[in-house]
Amino acid sequence: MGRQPCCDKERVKRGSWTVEEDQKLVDFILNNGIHCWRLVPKLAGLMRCGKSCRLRWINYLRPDLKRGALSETEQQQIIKLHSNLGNRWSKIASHFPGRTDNEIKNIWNTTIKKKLKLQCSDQLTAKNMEADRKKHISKVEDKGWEFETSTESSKSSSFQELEQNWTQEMKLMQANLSISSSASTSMEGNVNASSWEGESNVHGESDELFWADTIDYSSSWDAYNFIDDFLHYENYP
DNA sequence: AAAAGTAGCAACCGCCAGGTG
DNA sequence: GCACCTGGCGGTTGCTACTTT
Repeated sequence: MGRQPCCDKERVKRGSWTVEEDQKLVDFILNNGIHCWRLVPKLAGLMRCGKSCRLRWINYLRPDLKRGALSETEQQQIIKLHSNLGNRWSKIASHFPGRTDNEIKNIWNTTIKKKLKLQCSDQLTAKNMEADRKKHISKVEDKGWEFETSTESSKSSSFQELEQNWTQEMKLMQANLSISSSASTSMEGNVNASSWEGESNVHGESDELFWADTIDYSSSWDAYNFIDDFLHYENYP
C-alpha cells in the first residue's frame, strides 16, 4: 500500500500567497497557536495544503523573522558553518535567530557559492598564468635567447612587452587575491576538513596557490568543473 | 524600446525520521 | 515489530524583477 498524499492536490490552491490568505493564517495562528498543521488550513478557512501553510508561516509570516540582506560578517559566518556542517541548512540557520533555513540556502546558492567560485577560479587562473609564463620562458631559453641573463637592451622589444604584460597581470591578480583573502581562508578550512593533501597557501602568493598545486588541470574548463563539484559535493566527515 | 539573459527568492516536491497505536 | 501519519529537511523549480544587448 502506497503512502497517502498529505492533502488532496486537486482541491488545494497552489502558487503565491495572497494578502488575504496571509492574514487568515496569521490571525488563526496568533489566536489558536499551532497544534496540527494538517488541520490548520481547514480551521483557518484556507484552500491550502498543511505543509504549504507551515512553510509560509516559518519562512515569511513568523513575527520574529529578521528582514533584509545578510551582512558581510554573517555571510562569512555561514561559510565557516557550512565548512563544518555541509548542507545542513536548518543547523546553520539555528545560529542566526530570525533567519530561516530556506533563506540561508538561497543565499548560499545564489550569492555565496558564486562568490567562492569566482575567487577560486581567479586563483586557478593566476596559477595557470604563472605556469604558462614559466613554460614560455623556458621555451625561449631553449631557443638560446638567454632571456634570464640578457641585458634589457638586448631583449627584443616584443619580448619586453610580453614581460611587462605578465608582470602587470600578475600584480592585478595578486591585488584581487589579497582583497578576497578572508573568504579564501574559509576555503582552506574546507580543504582540511575534506582531508586534501598538500600545503595550502591562499593568501596571495602567486607561486604557491591553494590546493591546485596537487591537481593537474588540462584546461580551465576542467578546473571550473572541479570547483563546481567541490562546492557541490563537500565530503565532510 | 524591446528582446534575451540573469539573479534572487518564494514555493513545491519527495524523502526521511520519529512518534503513535 | 509493523504500518501509518506528521513534521522537518534539502533539492529543485518557476516566477518576477532587474540588467544587458
